[in-house]
Order: sequence, then structure tokens, then C-alpha cells
Amino acid sequence: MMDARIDEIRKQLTAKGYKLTAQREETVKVLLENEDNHLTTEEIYMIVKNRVAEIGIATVYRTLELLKELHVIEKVNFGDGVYRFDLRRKNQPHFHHHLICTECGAVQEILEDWLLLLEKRVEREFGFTVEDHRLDFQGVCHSCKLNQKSEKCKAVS
Amino acid sequence: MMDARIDEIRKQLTAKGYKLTAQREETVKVLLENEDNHLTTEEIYMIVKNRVAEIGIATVYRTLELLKELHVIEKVNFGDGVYRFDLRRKNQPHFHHHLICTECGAVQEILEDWLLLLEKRVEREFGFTVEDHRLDFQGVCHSCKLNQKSEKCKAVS
DNA sequence: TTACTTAATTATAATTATTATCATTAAATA
DNA sequence: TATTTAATGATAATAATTATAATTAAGTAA
Repeated sequence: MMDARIDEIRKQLTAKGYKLTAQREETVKVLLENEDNHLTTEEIYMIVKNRVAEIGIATVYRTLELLKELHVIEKVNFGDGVYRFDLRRKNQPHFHHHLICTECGAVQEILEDWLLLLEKRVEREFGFTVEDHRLDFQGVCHSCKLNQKSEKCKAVS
Repeated sequence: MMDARIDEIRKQLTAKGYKLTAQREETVKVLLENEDNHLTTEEIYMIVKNRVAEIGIATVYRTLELLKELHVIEKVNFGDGVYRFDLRRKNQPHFHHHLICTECGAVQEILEDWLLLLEKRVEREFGFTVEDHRLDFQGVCHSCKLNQKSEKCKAVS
């Protein structure tokens, strides 16, 4: 399962003359295992270091930059001051959407592409050919709203 | 015109116990005059400094942070490594959209809100209450496409 | 296998962006 | 006018990222 994905990435790398070194492979594994997580460079470095020890943070920076160029991952910024990395999904030409909870910080993903119609409109109205997009919603997630309700109930009783 | 906008911002500041000092006013003016520009902190600092001289960069950082909290401006990141600041438009509860050209770097704004339907869908399908959103399209703008065509014509002739 | 060539790595220095500190100034208030 | 508080400027400290240079690993040709 994960091995297939790694092989695929290896092919993408070799196609461009790069190698999948042990350090790069471990970094990719961490990304795959944390597909839903949105880790920072520092976090990725710490996890890889705990496993193989033989890695410097500069290599992590370089590997992430490389994977970004290959469109394997995307560098995202949810406005909390740090960059995070997010795997692109298979067979999804465009980047997925996010629901960012301003209460608890949770980030949920919408993998379905909701922007096809709007992209046609952009082409029609602005003569702009869309290659990719970024759509994030900020707001209050379901579970935070439930918690707020139960807080209110406590206050009333 | 601009004065009205500044007065409005002054009121927003005083309502929260802040003052519109000379430094803050100049910073706001620069933002208003560059409504379509997306300046970085450094750029804003240089412009203000050339006018009043009496400002330190720390004050610019502080002022921009303050204006962000008041929802006067938004801190944006188009993926080129620097943060930029973008004025929120009047009577627009949600942030406007961007068309970012990957060829020439031009950033065009869509001031109309195209996401109302999708936000209802987010509420319905995920129980997530949207407070704000961020929508950017990356691609090739109209004028870059025209240029590419004329390049081809030259090559053929 | 051995020598050679190149890519990739590590450790660390340098750079850049941002934030924190603190003495000073300006403004508001009593 | 004296007092209090907010805001500023200069600069130190911190954090994130990039650049550098020596070393290692891997691939290739003789």
C-alpha cells in the first residue's frame, strides 16, 4: 500500500535524475504516515531523527523543497506563523480544500473538488487559465459547536 | 474619499482603546494608496520612512498586527516566501479572491463573493460554520497568454 | 576491482524575518 | 502642572531558512 506510493515517488525522482536516498525515503514515509496531519519542517525532522538518527535538518529542508517541486506535497500556511506540508492526493490534479477551526485549531480536508464550475467562470470572465487553486474555510467545527452547547447547558442548570 | 476611510479606521481603533498616532496614520495611508498592490512589511516600512523618517520597523510590525486584529487588513501568503498585506474591502464580510499568474506574478482580485453556495454546503455536509474563507487560483493570466501567442507567431514567421 | 565523477549529506556559518526588551517620548487625564 | 499610561525607537534576542564547504555515498568507466 504505502510501498506502492513510495515506488511511485522513487520513479518521479529518478525520472528527473534524483535518487531516493535513505534520508529521503524516511522523510517520505513520515509524510505518508501523517497524511492527515500537516506537519512542520521541524516536526518532520524530529520524527525522522528519532528513527534513523543519521539526518541533518538541512536535508529535511532540501527534501521537502524537492518533493514540492515534484508536486508530491504542498507547502501550506494556515496563518499561525509556520509552514506546514500536506500530501497531494493521487489522481487529484488540483489541491484539496481545508476547514480550519478557529476554536480548536483542527484542520479537516475536503478531498472532492468543489471548484470546477468556478474555474470555468474564471476562464470565461477573466481569460485566466487555472492550473491549481487553494481554498480554505475558517470557522467553527462541528465538535466545537457541540461543546459550546453543552457549556451553555451547564451554565443554565 | 481616503480621509473618510481613515476616519473610519480611527473610530475602530478608539473603540478598542487605541490611538491613531502619526506613524499609524501614515502606515494606513500607504496601505490605502496601494490597495491593489500587496506590499510586504519591509516595503511598507520603506515608503513610510521616506515620508516621515520618524518611524522604526518595529512600529510597522506592531501597526500591521493591530490592523489585522481589527480586520482592516489581511496577512496573505502567495507562496513566494514573504508575507504581504491586503486591505479588506468595505461591506465585505469575507475576504476577496485572487488570481495569481505563475508566469508574470501579477495578482488580480475578484471582489465579488463567489463562495456563498459552497459555504452553505460546508455547513450542511460538515456541520462547520464558516466565518471567513481564502480562495486563490494559480494559473496563466490573459495578457501572458496573449504574449505567448505572439511569441509563437514570431517563431512561425 | 579500482579510479573517477557526481550527487547527496552533515555540520555549521550566515542571513533574514520577526519578536522581545527597555529606556524615552507623547498623549491623555486628574 | 503633575501624573499615569500608551506608543515608539533602537537594539538585542530568537527563530526559520539558506549558503558553504568538507565529507560520504553511489554510480560509472576502465
